Amino acid sequence: MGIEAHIVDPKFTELFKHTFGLNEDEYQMMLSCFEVKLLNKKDLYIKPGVVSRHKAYVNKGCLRTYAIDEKGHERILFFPMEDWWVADIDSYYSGQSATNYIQAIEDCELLEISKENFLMLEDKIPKLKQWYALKMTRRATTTARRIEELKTMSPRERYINLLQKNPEIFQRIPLQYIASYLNIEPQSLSRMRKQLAKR
Amino acid sequence: MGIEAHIVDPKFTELFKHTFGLNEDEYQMMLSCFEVKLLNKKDLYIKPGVVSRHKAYVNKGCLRTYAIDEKGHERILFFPMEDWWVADIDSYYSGQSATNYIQAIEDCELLEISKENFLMLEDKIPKLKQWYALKMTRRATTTARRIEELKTMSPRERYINLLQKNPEIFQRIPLQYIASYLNIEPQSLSRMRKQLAKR
DNA sequence: CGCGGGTTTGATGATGCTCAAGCCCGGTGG
DNA sequence: CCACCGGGCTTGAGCATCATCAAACCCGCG
Repeated sequence: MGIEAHIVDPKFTELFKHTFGLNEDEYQMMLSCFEVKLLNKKDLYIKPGVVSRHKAYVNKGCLRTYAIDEKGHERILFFPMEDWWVADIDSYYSGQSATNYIQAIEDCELLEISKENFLMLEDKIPKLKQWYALKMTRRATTTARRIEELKTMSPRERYINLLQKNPEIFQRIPLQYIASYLNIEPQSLSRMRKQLAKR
Repeated sequence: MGIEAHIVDPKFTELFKHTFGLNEDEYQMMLSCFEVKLLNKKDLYIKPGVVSRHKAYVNKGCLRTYAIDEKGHERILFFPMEDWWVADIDSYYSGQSATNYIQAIEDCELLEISKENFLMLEDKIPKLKQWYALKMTRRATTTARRIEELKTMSPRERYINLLQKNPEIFQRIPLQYIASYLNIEPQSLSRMRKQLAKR
């Protein structure tokens, strides 16, 4: 079965056909640069040490990017989901050392592309380059703000803040992962939830 | 009595005669630019709103620079002492809004100079300009580090850290002020002290 | 001597971590 | 079909840290 079989989510084709204004031929050319990569829940897409020559567009599903801290504790950095890019290069953008893992939280469909092909595409489709660059700078600023929040806000404030700004993720992401993301113990998060629910 | 009567501390003359290499005539010229300003304990040198056309070299004594936060609480930013410069301009270098007070903690002897005279002196004595600039950049970096510490370290860690890095100030500065500087309640600081003394 | 500011002490409460146990629920094998 | 298992969430008990409100203490100075 061809690649199209998997691309049920309209985002990707939408993106290229409308946002970037490709005609059918160009679209096919572009598609041929990608390869579908399916991940089962808990599969690792990236593990530290292994150098990957690819990045991938998340077409479906949701993952977690995490690192292991000094004490061997997992620290979740973000939750890539539809319309994110995942790659080794995350370590570059996050300023973290290259010891990051990326693991599927749900069954995922990634559209993988080699660095060479991506460069080539960027070259042919200037809008793609801009769009990607914008995505990355946005991610960098959100990450910076998150680090700032971790320093300045109390656990409870961080939880309430996330609840207001990203309520969606509570629908998909297990609490234990959200706890790690907020740097709160799962038990404490559970208690905050209960306590704040009393209104 | 002339200005010399007050300049008992060798630092100031040392500074100009040796570090900046002035001869006697030049030294006298330089001296004539300054005016001694004596402060009694608790006197305010700077209060917010009042625009000052001067800055002052702290020849003797020690002061506190503080601001009032949203809740009307005093927050001490630093403790200018011998060989510091104090001025309105602190607000500029600290990045704080211009709502800072500077108050004498001990009786102080300041050597005050108008902005015009200082510019003139800087012009005549290039080394002075460099020296002053260096002082200010150092202050900026220490302040930045302090802000970072306030965010990342626990109250206890901040206390221990200060104890190691600036033990001198515990000899001159009342505990309540140190507490404010560390953003700790005086009672808590007192208890930490007691507890850590048990070793 | 007594006053007053600075420091200490006491009691209490909030927050969030840790260790431990319990609960709930979906999947699996018998 | 049901009993069991395991993972994820919740709950319980205890503890450390610090803030807050209050009171006591200490000491130099008028």
